[in-house]
Amino acid sequence: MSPNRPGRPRDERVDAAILQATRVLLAEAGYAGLTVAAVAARAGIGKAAIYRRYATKQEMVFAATMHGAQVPQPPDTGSLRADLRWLAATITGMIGAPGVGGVLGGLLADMEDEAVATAMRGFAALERATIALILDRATARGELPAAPDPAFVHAVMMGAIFARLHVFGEGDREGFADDLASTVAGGLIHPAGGLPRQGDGTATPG
Amino acid sequence: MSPNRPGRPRDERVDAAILQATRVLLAEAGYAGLTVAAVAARAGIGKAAIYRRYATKQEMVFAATMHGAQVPQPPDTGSLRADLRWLAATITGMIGAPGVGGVLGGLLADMEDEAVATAMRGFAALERATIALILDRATARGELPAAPDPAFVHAVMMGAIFARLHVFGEGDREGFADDLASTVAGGLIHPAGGLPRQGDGTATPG
Amino acid sequence: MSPNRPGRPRDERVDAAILQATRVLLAEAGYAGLTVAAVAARAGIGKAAIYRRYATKQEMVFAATMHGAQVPQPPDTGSLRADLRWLAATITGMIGAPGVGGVLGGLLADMEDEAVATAMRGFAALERATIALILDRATARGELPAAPDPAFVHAVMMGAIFARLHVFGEGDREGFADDLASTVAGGLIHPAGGLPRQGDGTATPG
Amino acid sequence: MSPNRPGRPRDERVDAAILQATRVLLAEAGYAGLTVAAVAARAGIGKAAIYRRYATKQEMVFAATMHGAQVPQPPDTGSLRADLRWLAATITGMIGAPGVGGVLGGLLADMEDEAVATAMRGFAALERATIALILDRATARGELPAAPDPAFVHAVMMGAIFARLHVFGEGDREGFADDLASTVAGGLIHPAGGLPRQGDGTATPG
DNA sequence: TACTAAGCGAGACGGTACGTCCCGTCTTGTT
DNA sequence: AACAAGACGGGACGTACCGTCTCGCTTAGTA
Repeated sequence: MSPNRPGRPRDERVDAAILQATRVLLAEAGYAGLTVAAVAARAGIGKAAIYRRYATKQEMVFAATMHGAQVPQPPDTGSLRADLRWLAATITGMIGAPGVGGVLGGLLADMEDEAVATAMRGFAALERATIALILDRATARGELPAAPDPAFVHAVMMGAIFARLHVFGEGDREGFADDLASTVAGGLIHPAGGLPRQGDGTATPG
Repeated sequence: MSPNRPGRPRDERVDAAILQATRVLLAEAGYAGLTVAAVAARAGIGKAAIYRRYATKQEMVFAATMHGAQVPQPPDTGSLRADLRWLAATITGMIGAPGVGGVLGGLLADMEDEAVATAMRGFAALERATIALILDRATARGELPAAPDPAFVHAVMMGAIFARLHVFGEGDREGFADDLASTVAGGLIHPAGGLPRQGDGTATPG
Repeated sequence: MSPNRPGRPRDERVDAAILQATRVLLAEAGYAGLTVAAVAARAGIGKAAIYRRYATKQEMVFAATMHGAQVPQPPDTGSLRADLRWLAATITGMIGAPGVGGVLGGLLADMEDEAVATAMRGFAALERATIALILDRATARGELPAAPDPAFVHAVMMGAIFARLHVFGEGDREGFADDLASTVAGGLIHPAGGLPRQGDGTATPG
Repeated sequence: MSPNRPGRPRDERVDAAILQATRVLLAEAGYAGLTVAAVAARAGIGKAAIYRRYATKQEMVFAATMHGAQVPQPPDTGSLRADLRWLAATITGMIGAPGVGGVLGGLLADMEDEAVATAMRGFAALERATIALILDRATARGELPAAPDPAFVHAVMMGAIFARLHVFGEGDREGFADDLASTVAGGLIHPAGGLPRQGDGTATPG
């Protein structure tokens, strides 16, 4: 931690080699087929160098796949629907790669590890900030009477994409992102029977 | 398979004991803590009896948690929103139990096993029939000009619920199902910018 | 047991098929590679038909390899040495086949099974009667002052042959039987330092 | 192998613990009742530590019971008969313990494993050197005209003892070693009908 | 220049689960 | 009641992986 602590400093090439080897092997063998020993061998390092950095295999995988995956700033397209369209494409780009389903699944299975769960939540918060920005813009623009809960929109957008790609194993059908953006935007603007807004319980007339 | 094949027939009580013990131990120890040997011990049977039925631990878990989980008939509530509200509650009831996230995640991680993937898809088809019924009713009722793709609605509904509960680890917030039903129903009825219908590429005016 | 007991009588072809299949598979796979299921399959019968006849796999193997192996009458060659030479050749013929070492070893390893041990002893008694006959003849002939303990001679003759062939894995060297017969006969006739006779403790002067 | 190969070196205490635990459990449960898992548990180590050293259970047992069992130097008693008497007692001490029959039998049954067979032969060579020494002394002493084949004497001595104790299951009768030494010594000195010497085919007159 | 502290590759360690195999018994329907 | 077929409870096998722990060596900063 401290920059000048005694002893030999960590070798940054080792850090990079671990993450790189993890990604390569995830692509080759999938999450279930990934072993720490194989990562070490592929990276040309010892297992101890991995465990000095990550407490568990899951943390290593998380670091290699999620960590630092930053959400880009959304372009202000001028409409909620187009903004959500961009968001859908962005999320698809992040979690759409084959193998990601297995990785996320594996992390999910081990999410009883509180460490992994916390990291996952931290990553979610990043995406939410972006979503909040999109929703605030739409509200300012007058498309929405009040900003809905970003967590709700996040769950719908990301969940739908994840389910289609990785749960049902269906490819990225042309137009899915369009449909999703149109439906969610439409539903937020015209909720059937009223959609309670964040922080208030009143219904919004359709 | 055939009713009168030679030899001692499978003992149905063994089938039941395996599934029951699997469910109990999943609840007790979670997916990661589940052991085939423990299932056998709890069921009072031998490991061979399990492996005679399921090739891997994953298939056993799938059978115990997914297989035969039949989707009930949707009540005709008279409105798409209320039907989707019922659907959201039903899905939540099916996948909302704590631990299911780990199970689904574990299955996902092993979904490179084509067997598990196929079984998953088969299960999805069941839910889709129910969704198609709901959408057809809404169309007949005049709420929707044409029935949307059930697979799309399925992905949105199930994905949103799964993401909220198991990816983000947020509890079943009061009103989440309401919001989801309102938003999706509203979005299907009034898609922003037009929503292509199944089998045609034309946009429907909002 | 009783000739006219009720029910279907045992099928003698099954008895033969079991023993035959056991011998074939012993030759093919050795004792360690022998399984009851394989014997049943090869014999075209069910496992139960085997266990109806033999309580354990060991008993089956014993029956297939040892049982009924009757020791032929020794020709009266006129000299102890020649009689023992014949005995050595006979024993070699009985236990010399490749694979017999493994069978005997396996039986030995399971000889804590009292049943197998008893059967083994019963078989030994047969050989001993033959040896006793040879020794009695030599005594009557005047070659020996008194008949030595047949068990002793049995152990020496059979043990030497077994050790050479199966413990040390040396082939049936030409002349080994000659040497053995000459040495044992010579030693019985001229024991160094005196050899106590059966039933008396006195030494016989050389 | 090489003294300075990389990595953590084998722990010699683990080697010792394995062999010790194997011997203890062989005495307690016999060869058939011996389990690798039980050895590991008793030794307080993991199964992998055993399989890192021995490819199979049989190799482990061999190492624990045979390997390094060194034959002591024979005292020069002054007579072949007394030397063989000492040899008989020594062999009895080595293979006479109850349970050794099962062990040797089990090893024999698995001797199709070439590894075990080779190891067995290596062990035999040790004993033979001792026997060769005894026979050479007797030859030098003038008791024998020429040294017989040590392998022959080895087979007779060891085979007789093994057969008596473990094949026929007879205890170590008082005097058996005496009889054996007297007979073999007498037979070597006065072979009936001539005993071909090592390397020549001529008969020695009695 | 030496000393100290930590990092490094390599791989052994205790532990645990896997999926396979076999034993000896039991349960079908058939002969 | 014996038969062929094969499922059953039980349990050992040998493999694989996890996360920890030594080895001997290297690489900095400190004295």
